[in-house]
This record gives sequence, C-alpha cells and structure tokens, in this order.
Amino acid sequence: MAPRRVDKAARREEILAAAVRVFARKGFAASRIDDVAAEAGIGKGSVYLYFDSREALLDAAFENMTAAAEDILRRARSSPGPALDRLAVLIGEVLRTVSAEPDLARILLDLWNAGRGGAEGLPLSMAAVYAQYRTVIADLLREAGKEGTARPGLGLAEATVIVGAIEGCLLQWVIDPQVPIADLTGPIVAVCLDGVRTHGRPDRSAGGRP
Amino acid sequence: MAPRRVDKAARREEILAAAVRVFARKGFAASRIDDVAAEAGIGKGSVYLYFDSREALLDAAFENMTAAAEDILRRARSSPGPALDRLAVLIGEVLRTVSAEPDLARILLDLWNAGRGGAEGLPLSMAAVYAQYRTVIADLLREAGKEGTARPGLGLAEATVIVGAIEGCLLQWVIDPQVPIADLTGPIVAVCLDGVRTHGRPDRSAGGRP
Amino acid sequence: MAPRRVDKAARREEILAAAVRVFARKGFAASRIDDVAAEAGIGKGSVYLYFDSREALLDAAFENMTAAAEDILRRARSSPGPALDRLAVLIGEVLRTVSAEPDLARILLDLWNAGRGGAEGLPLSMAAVYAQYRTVIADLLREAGKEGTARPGLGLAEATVIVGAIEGCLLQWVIDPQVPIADLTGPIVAVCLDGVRTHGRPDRSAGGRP
Amino acid sequence: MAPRRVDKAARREEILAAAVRVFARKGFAASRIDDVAAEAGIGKGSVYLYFDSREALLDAAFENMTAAAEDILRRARSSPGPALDRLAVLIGEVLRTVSAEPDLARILLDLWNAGRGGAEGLPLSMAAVYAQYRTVIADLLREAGKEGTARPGLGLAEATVIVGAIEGCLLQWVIDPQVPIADLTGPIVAVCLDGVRTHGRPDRSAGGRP
DNA sequence: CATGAATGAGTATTCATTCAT
DNA sequence: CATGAATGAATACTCATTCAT
Repeated sequence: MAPRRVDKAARREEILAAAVRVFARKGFAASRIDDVAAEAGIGKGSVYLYFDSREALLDAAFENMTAAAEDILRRARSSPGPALDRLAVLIGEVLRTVSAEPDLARILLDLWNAGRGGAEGLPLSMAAVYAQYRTVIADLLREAGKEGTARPGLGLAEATVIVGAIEGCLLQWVIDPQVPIADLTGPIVAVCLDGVRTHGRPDRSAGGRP
Repeated sequence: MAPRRVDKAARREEILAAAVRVFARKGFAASRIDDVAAEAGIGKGSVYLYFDSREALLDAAFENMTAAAEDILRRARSSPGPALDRLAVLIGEVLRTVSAEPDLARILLDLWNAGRGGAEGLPLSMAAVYAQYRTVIADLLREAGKEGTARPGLGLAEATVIVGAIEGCLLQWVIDPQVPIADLTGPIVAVCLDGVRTHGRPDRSAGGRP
Repeated sequence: MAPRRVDKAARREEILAAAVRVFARKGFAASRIDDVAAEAGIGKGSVYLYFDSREALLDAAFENMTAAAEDILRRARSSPGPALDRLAVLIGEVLRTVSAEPDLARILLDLWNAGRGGAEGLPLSMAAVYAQYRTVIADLLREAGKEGTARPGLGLAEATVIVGAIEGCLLQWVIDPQVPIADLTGPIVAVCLDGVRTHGRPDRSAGGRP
Repeated sequence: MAPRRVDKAARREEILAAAVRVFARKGFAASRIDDVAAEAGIGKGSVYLYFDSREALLDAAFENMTAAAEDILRRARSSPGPALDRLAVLIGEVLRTVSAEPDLARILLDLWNAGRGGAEGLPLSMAAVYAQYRTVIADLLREAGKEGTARPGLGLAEATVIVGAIEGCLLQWVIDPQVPIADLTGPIVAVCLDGVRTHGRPDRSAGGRP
C-alpha cells in the first residue's frame, strides 16, 4: 500500500538506459542480461519485471530512436521556410541528436541488424522508418523544385542518396569512432545540395572530349 | 603430389560460398555450422578441415569483400582520366559489384557488426577499409580541385560524405531489398557531384552537348 | 484479544480454498503462488503470512482430505449394523464426498504424487491413509465373515481390491471427467460384494423380495 | 562413413531406460536432464540427440506402456475361450507385466498426471487408453452375459469398476511398495468375479428387514 | 497486517568444436 | 580425408521467498 520509492516508469527508463550503455559497449549479440542488470545495479530477475525479454530491451531502444527520428521528420515537414533550408536543418538535427546520445546511436548497427532471420513479431521495422525518411526528403526536394531552388525532376532516387549520405556518415562513425560525426553537417549539406563540381561556367568535365 | 580430384582451395571456396549464401539468408548470428555444412552438401566436421571456426567463415567473406573493394580503389587511383570521371566510375563499380553478388553484399550488416565487443585478434578491420576508401576519394577530390573541375578546398570531410552516400544507399538496400540499388549510380553521381540546387548560370554539367 | 474482523483461521481457509481451486484447474506443478494469491484476491506476500511455503498449501489440502477420509472410516468402524451394509455405506460416502467437492478431489493426483523423490520431512503420508483404509475394510470383511454374510477367510488382500475399486474409479474420473463418478456407487457395491458371475442357485441378494 | 558402434535405436532405448529408472526413483517433476544423462553414462547434450525435450522422454515411456497395454487388450479381445476366463487372464497379465517392470510401472503416477494444465500437443491421452480398456472389458462382460456365465445387463459401469480394481491396486502399490502387487491377481479375480458375499442360499444381507 | 518489488538459485536447451572410426 | 556422434560450456528465463514500506 505504501507507494514504492521509484515509480515503475522511471525504473524502466533506468534499466533501458543501462541496457543501451551495455549494448553500445559490447554490441547486442554479446550483451548478457546479467551485464545489463549489473550495469543497472539490480538483480538479474528484476530486469524481467520491466521487460519481457532481452529482445524487448532492443525493441524499446528502437522505439526511442524511432520516436526521435519521427519528431525530426515531422518538424521538417511542417515547419515554415524554404524546403532546402528545412532539409539542411533536418540534416543538422539528425547529426546533433546522434552526437548528443552516442550510446543510443552506437546500437544503430544492432537495430539495422534486427528483424532479419526468421519471423519476429514486429520485425523492428527499420525498413519502414527509412521509407518514411525517404518520402519526407523526396517531398522536400519536389517542393524545392517548385520553389525554383532545386533542379526539377528530383524525387525518391535523390532522396535515397541524401538519406544515404546522412546514414552512411553515421555508419562510418559507428564503425570508427574517429570519424568526426559532429562536424559533418556542413559537408553533407554542401555536397548534397551544391555538389562538388565547380559552377558558374559551363562545366563539361563529365562529358567526353570535344 | 598430383592434385586431388577436388583440390583443397576449390573445396574451400565452395564451402565459403555456401556459408555466404546461408549468412545472406539468415544473418550470421542465426547461421549454424550445420546450416553451412548442409548448404555445402558436406558433413559438419568437414567444415573444420577448411576453416578454423565459425568466425573464420565470416573473416573469409570479409577478405573477399575487401579484396574486391581494394581492386576498385586501386583502379580509381591508378587509371587515367579526369579525377571526377574516375570517381563516377568508382561509384558505378561499387554498385555494380554489389548488385552482381547480392549474397555477398547482404552480409555487409554482419561485417559492419563484426569485431565489436571484446578483444578479437584482428577485429575484421572494417574501419581500415573505410579509412582507405575515404582517403582515395579525398585524393580524387583534391586532384579534381587542381584540375579545376571541383571546388577547391575539398578533402576528407567531403570524401566521408561521398562514401556515406554510397554505403548509405547500400545500407538502405540491405535493410529493404525494395530499394533499387542497381539504379542509384546515376542519382549518386548527380547529387554528390552536382548537388540538387539550381545554380546562377545554366549548368550543363549533367547534360549532353549543346 | 477481540477477534479481528476476519480472523486468522477464516482467512487461512479462504486462501486454502483458493489454492485448491487453482491446483484443481492447472495441477500443482503448474500452479504459481501468484495464481493462488490472485484467486484469493490478496497480495502474493500475504500467502506467506498463513502458509510457510507453496508446498504447505498442498500439505494443508492433504490434511483436509485426510480428515474427511478418517471421518468416513471412523463411522464405518463404529456405526451399528451388518458389516457389509456399513461397507456399502462407506463406498457411497466416499463417492458422495468426492462428488460434492470435485476441486478437492481433482488434486488427488497431486496428493498421490507428493512425497516422492528426496527426503521430505513428513512426505504427505498417503501410504498411511491407504493402509488404514485397507485395515478398516479388512476388519469389516472379517466381521462379515463371522456374521456369515461374507465368505470366510477374507482379509487384507480383498480389502486392497475393494479400496482399489473405489480409488481406481476415482482415478479414472480424475483422468477423464466424463466418467460418471456419482453413478458408480451401485456398480461398485454390486461388483465387489456380489461379483459378476452367475451362481449355481438363484442369487437374489441384489434384488427385491420374491 | 564408418558405421557407429551402437546403432541409434539401441542407444535411444538405453537412454529411455535410464530415464525411466530416474523417473521411477525421483518422480518426473524432480528429475533433471542431468540425472538422466548421468544415469545413462553420457553427456547431457547427448540426450538431446535422441529426444527433443525432457517431456519427450515421458512421452516415450508412455508409448511403451501404452503398447504393452494394447497388446494385452488385443489378446483379451481375440483369444478363444470363455469371456470370463479371458478377463481373468487379462487381469493376470496386467499385474504380471507391471511386476516385471516395476520401474516403468512406478512412473504411472507421472503418466496419470501428464497432459493436464495447458494445451500440450498430444496430451498423453491416458484418458483414451482407459476408455479403450473399459470398452474391452465391457464387451467381455456382455459376452459372458450371453454365455450365461455372468449376470445379464452388465456393461460400462461394471467395467469401470473392474478397471478401477486393477488400476486401484496398482495405485496403492505405486504409493506404497509394500503392497504385494504380484499376489493380487487371485483376490481381484475372486472379488470382482465372485464378490465377497456368501452364495448358495438366498442372501438377503443387503436388503431391508423382513 | 498487507503488499508487491526485488532477488538469485535453479534448469532446459543450444551449438561450436572435437575426435574416434 | 570425411564424418557425425558426443560433449559441456554458456545463457535466457522462471518463480518461490523475502522484506522494506
């Protein structure tokens, strides 16, 4: 009858945070429930009071990540301003979010990996997240096309490339923490929005010889 | 001294190919030695005549992939022609190689994931591969800068973005086979080299001859 | 000193009844303390205020069952009338008691099973109950022998058969609730007392008056 | 390629026999897979080469027992001779079989207990075995009725009692090994076939007073 | 008295690896 | 060389019991 000291939701978050730290350190596959419990400073059995299974911890981390991603996408879709500016903001936000919670980000590899091999209940639909991601950016590109700030005719293919640039930078950073993820917003925007080629004069570099 | 009917190296390759098919189908974590043996049509114990451990199979797949990557990088570095053209060729070759061997490519996730958590001997230095990858592209960008075909001042950061665009597209395809990886060479080249923005003066770089 | 609203003994009985319902439903092995607490509408920890352990709940159910059995046996021993009549009454009472409390009866399997494997303190001496059961019936048979209503020379062996017939019918009913336990008093009496064979002379024992 | 020393079927039987010994000694619930492996003199994992699960060991024991029971029933049904003689033989065979393999018999309690609590695949249909058992005996009784050796009108109810007498004796012996199961064939036949009452004179002991 | 959160001992099962044939 | 039976270390998960509130 006496109220518990720590409320269930808070304790759940503590455990999840501990799990994320462990997963980030050793990878999901090599993380034992005991590791998570020890990191959280509780008994092994207590983890199961808050999560149904080891897998459920990864699912919960996925939910957190997805929620953050959807926030960013929602903002990109609904905020005012020129489309390309909003795209640049989106890129910056993704990188800033990730830099702010490196542990959460470092389990990206495990999230990417999840949902393969067999019929999971909800296969951690990373595919769905990325599909939405591409759709939003494709819409921004088309909008920018109408505004005259982007080349016309851009669509899903180019959105895939931009998503790829963002997530591919994250990938490199996850594999190799030396990669300065926090400093890449500018370069991504510069490369994807402006390309690397010189402009101003007709540029025939990609063509054959005259 | 006469070569056995099936020589050791060939048998090894057969087993490795079987392993790659299995890994591609179920993921490395869910792949059992029995699965590999069955796929190769041999006894379970025989796998160990050619590979030291389950992990060694993944290592070997990594070597294959690395070898292919180094070929492509070597060619980009040493072939003649304008730097940006060679970059475009590189991008095309990566995507073509990957599309040609989807099984090998689909274990990318496992390769990215490998070598984390614990002190492995040589932890599948994916980081080294990508570092080299970035270096080669950064060199191409600097060279293009000198040629006047690329903006000056480009370097590692922009190379990271381009590597990201390529690998990020692969990532999306690995997660979701619907992504039309074979059709993305053009968009990657277009976006990374020319950007998506309209430019002050008519920019004909992507087009044919006037 | 004034009795609590719900006195301890009554609460204990409530919990025991709940436990018996749960055991009857799922079997002792599959019954969790939480199930019992939920069935009793109390907190899990409270069960331990009234019972020392999960096992103690089964012990208590055993005591209840034993008490009922001993009542019946006592009555058979001490009530007046011809021995075989008292035996017929005993059979009827066992079956009626069991039919009246199907839940208590359905845990018979668990009671029979209890006390095996390892050195329990007092291993639920079902063996003792049945030994007493046999003794009482053997005495009745000997008494009937002296009365001239039963064949002479009957004893423990025949008592074992009669106990077997009774408990064997219960067994069949416990295994298969379709067995009409309530209707078996007559047949048990008829078979055990009169046998199934025809006899040389008209045997009217089971019939009415000529 | 070299043939294994012990063929799979024989090894399977060895393990099953070991399991039956262990189950007989400690009961199924208290028997650990390690106990079975130790009793069989093999490694724990090897048990799983021959049986899918701990439960499967009990299932296999059940099959053995069922097969023996069906043999006996088949013989009782199809052998020649007066029905009641065949019934007496049946009773003798059940008791002899059980006495011959006390370990197998002593797990009867676990078999009776199995298949409760939850939806098992094939719930160890002990109920079906007993139903068949009753049917066969009821048929014998009806046949004996036609032969004039048994009272007419006997049927399922009386068969239930006879099955009860047999299995109830086994039950008592399982609970208390002191019960001389091997010596009970005679008494069961005597009691069930001839009853305990005196015959020859009109016996009114069960009736009211004149 | 009552509670239910916390605990950790206990176990079935899996699977990489070995090695006798 | 090839095999697959045997092994046992490793691990997720359960649940009776305790105890702080």
